[in-house]
Amino acid sequence: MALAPRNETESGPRAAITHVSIQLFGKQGYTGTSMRDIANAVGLLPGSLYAHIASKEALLLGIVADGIGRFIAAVEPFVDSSGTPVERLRKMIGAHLEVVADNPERSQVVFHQWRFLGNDNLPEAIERRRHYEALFISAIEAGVAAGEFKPNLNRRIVVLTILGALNWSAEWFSPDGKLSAAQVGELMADSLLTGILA
Amino acid sequence: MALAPRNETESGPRAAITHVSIQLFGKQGYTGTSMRDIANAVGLLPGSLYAHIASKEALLLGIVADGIGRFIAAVEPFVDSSGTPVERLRKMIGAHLEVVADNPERSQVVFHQWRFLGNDNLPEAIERRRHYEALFISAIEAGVAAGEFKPNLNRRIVVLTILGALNWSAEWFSPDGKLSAAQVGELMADSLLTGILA
DNA sequence: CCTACCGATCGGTAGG
DNA sequence: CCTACCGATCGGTAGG
Repeated sequence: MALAPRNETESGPRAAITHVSIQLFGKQGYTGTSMRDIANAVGLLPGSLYAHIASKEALLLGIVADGIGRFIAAVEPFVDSSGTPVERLRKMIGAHLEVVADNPERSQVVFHQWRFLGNDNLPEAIERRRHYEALFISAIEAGVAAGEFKPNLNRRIVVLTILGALNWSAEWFSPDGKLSAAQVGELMADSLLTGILA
Repeated sequence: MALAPRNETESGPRAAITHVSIQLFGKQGYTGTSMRDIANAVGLLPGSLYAHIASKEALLLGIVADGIGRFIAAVEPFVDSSGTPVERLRKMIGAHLEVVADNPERSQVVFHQWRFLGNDNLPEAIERRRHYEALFISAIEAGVAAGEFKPNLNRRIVVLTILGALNWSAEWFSPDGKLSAAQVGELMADSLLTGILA
């Protein structure tokens, strides 16, 4: 029997542990969160956590791997979708921002806590991040080739500029704010694509 | 006698402790760095550190406060300098990136480790960060008022987009790379001001 | 700046 | 999932 697929509404102790760990790792960092913090938040005694998870690092790995997977799953379909390069990049930006906004704390873990993975898991996490960046580089190159983007763009710098702007939103996006993720996505896509000059 | 001004080339045990702490806090995070890590890196026994510093948090406070001060000192002079709003914003972007590139690890501490300051020091750090953002909001408003920037920009989102792109450079900028901080600054300013559309 | 040490907390486990 | 506990490590200190 295959592993059951995980989804957002999964319940049970394992899901509860993951849920509170995302919040705590996101706010306090991995090294700033103790297993006792997690146990208290989920209503267990510290040792009882190990009936559900193998280790603190396995918990981090699950969150990071799943998180990277969400970004890839949301954005990758648009790389080769129909539409012009501009339209496709706009959709990629919007999709990325939706994933960030869906859970800013989880996004913070994906962006900043992967460093604490051990040698067994770090290389794959880095490789998947690199793959993700390559999706955007590919999108930029398609736009340059089509003549829609400036011909002399430094692809790497452009992608890091775009992803930096998008990723920083995990610091400030509020699900209770005036602007929805979609609205913020459009505003940021406008700025990044057309600039701010009149 | 006033406190001696600190500068980059200051020597002595206190400066050595600060220097290695910046590197360790930047790479491993504040909570992921022990006083024993710092002591080993600087060649002292753990307890000996307290002949030079009051506490781990005082060490963090010194790094964060000095770091924010560097950004303000580098950027603030350009807010009301001569030149058009576009020229001024370009200089602010360049100055910010120079500070990041001068010491990416220190910048990471300023961007991400301030959260671990206690209630005595956290409010001022937050206020100084807010003040810094306000410099950029002011610069955007000046450009809109002068008709150089798009009239309907969401100032807050634009500033967060710009600062996000700039701050992310602490993740990837290498002093040994092909591009200097000034070159990266120009490329990013181009992207942010004029966009990527042909 | 070292010697020697403090109480508290860490991630994790055996046995039930 | 609890009881009871392990050795290791934590930030920090008294006394010199």
